[in-house]
Amino acid sequence: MATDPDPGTPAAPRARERSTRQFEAVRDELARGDDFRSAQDIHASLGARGTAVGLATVYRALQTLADSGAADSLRSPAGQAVYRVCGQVHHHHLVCRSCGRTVEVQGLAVERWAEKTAGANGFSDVEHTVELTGTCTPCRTTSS
Amino acid sequence: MATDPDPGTPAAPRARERSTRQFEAVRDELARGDDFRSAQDIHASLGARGTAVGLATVYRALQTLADSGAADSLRSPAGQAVYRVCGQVHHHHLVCRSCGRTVEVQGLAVERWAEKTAGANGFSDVEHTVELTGTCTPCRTTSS
DNA sequence: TGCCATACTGATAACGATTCTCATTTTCAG
DNA sequence: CTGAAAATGAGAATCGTTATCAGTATGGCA
Repeated sequence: MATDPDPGTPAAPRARERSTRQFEAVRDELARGDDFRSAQDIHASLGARGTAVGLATVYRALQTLADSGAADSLRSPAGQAVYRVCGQVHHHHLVCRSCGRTVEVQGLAVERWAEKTAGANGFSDVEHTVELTGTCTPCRTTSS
Repeated sequence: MATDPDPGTPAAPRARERSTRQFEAVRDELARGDDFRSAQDIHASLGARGTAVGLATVYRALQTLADSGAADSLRSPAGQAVYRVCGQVHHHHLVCRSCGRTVEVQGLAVERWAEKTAGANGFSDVEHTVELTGTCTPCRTTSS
């Protein structure tokens, strides 16, 4: 092997250095709506719009976006990764388990709790992930 | 094709009618811990324990359990479906991003916030997932 | 402006998780 | 005990996602 020339930045393969039509296309398509969309979906929409972009490239672009914080990603109950453009404001998601409708929520309470709890256990530089899942009003009345 | 003889119950294949060693084994294995576990994991544990159960059967049992409300299920960030017996003491995890050390934490504050936030948005039957990631004291002093 | 190293793309193979198929085994009512 | 039907399990089939790798295009530089 004798791998690892390791110039000093061991694990940072995620930094776009050139701008391309394809990457912009994916970014734009994602920004076109504010809902969570799957890679396959984006790929299809792009194709339908005439701006064909390879599926692999869509996956890469989406990952890069999520990685740089420009997009949020999570797993749909069906098991697909879904992405959405993300505002700068830190927030969490409240997702309907039935229709998938998503609401952005914020909570000073959680933020504080996270800080406090972590600190109390000797942890620093805390990040947190919070997912709320429930049934929204329309779905509740419909299905029962 | 002339398909669909349709005897009258088109979509209700989810009702266990006979009890079997395999189903019990899966149920027990899941109950043995109170964490979320993947089907593959359960299958492996079962095998290691000498109580071999087919992978397909594990998947079926887990689905049936989740379906009947005896288990909770969600998708891990890795994209796997994970299951947990319902009715355990609810807690969250504080994980060190460096050494992987995990601390179980509880927080009335989050629980309340989750309830309140969901309710305010018209959601009911709320579940929540919280993950805290940070750097623990030993790791902080070591690496810097 | 033209050249070149190399980042990016895209078709396709590889992969891992989950579901489906179907022959065989097991359960349970009579 | 017997038979019909449920349940199992090994392996094939799916499906979403990632890895490969040769070809293309971008941006720095002469």
